[in-house]
Amino acid sequence: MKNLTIGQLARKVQVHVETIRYYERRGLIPEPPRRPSGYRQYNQDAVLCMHFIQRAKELGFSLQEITELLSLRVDPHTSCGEVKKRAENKLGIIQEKIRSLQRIKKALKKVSSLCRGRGPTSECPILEELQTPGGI
Amino acid sequence: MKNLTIGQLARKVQVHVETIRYYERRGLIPEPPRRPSGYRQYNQDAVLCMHFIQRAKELGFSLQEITELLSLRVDPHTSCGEVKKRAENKLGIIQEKIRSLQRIKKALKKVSSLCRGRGPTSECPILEELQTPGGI
DNA sequence: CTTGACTCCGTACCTGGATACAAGGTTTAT
DNA sequence: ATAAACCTTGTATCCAGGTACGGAGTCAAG
Repeated sequence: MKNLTIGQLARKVQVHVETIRYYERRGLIPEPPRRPSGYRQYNQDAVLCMHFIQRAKELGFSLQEITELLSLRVDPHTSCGEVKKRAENKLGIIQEKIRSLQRIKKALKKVSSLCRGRGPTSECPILEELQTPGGI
Repeated sequence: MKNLTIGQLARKVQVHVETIRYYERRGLIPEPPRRPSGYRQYNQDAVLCMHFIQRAKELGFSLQEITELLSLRVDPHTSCGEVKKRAENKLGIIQEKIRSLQRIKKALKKVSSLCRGRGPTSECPILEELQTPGGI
């Protein structure tokens, strides 16, 4: 496998060049070796690392959390159990988000059903409902 | 009903004073009359307006969208149908968000189930799974 | 009549996750 | 050899939705 410039890595994993440099600044990916000119040289590990970040982002982890997951991966003193714990913790958060959105959905359906969709806004039951205090 | 200072209104609707001034700057709430000293004087309409904003925020509307809903409310030329349309549109967006989170949940459950939670991180199947390209 | 709480305004700052740009150096293809 | 494409750094900007701060004026209670 040959080395990659930052632009080649960017195309390979479908992100902007600036994003890779941003991840480096944030400490998500290690500083790669440089060519004499100063150009960054990436290897296949960097590709895996970028995939890791992208997958974890898709799963709802923030860059901060991903940084922590990556440091777990590197540290030989932590165990698999810690990783699993974080995955399950995130699962709980996702489930809570789903429940919250479902409450919103229900409330939106309710306000929407109040209205026949005709008449002036001055008599719109949706708008009236929104004015009343007390939430979802 | 008596007039309220900005601080009294803030306490009544449970937001920070600065938030009210911010909403005024953003045009969500009208500029209230002032006392000779320059202090803002709010009435019950302002309370309703703040409730409206809070409810709509709970339902997933952005401040920009809330601004538009509020202007519909004031404009006598628009009809109820427009309001209903926006509510239904937002409902669709909420449903899409729920579906997306459910996909994430499924993927998280899958990676989590791969792992017994014991052993070193160097062999953690969650971390390995995250490294592989291809998404949710 | 003073003290403390409140309000005014303007501006700067915050989080997260990038994205844009400028001015210059390098590599590669023709 | 020269132009296009690429890379370097640093800094600024964006989005949303606020939050913080400073210096000055105001209000109500004791």
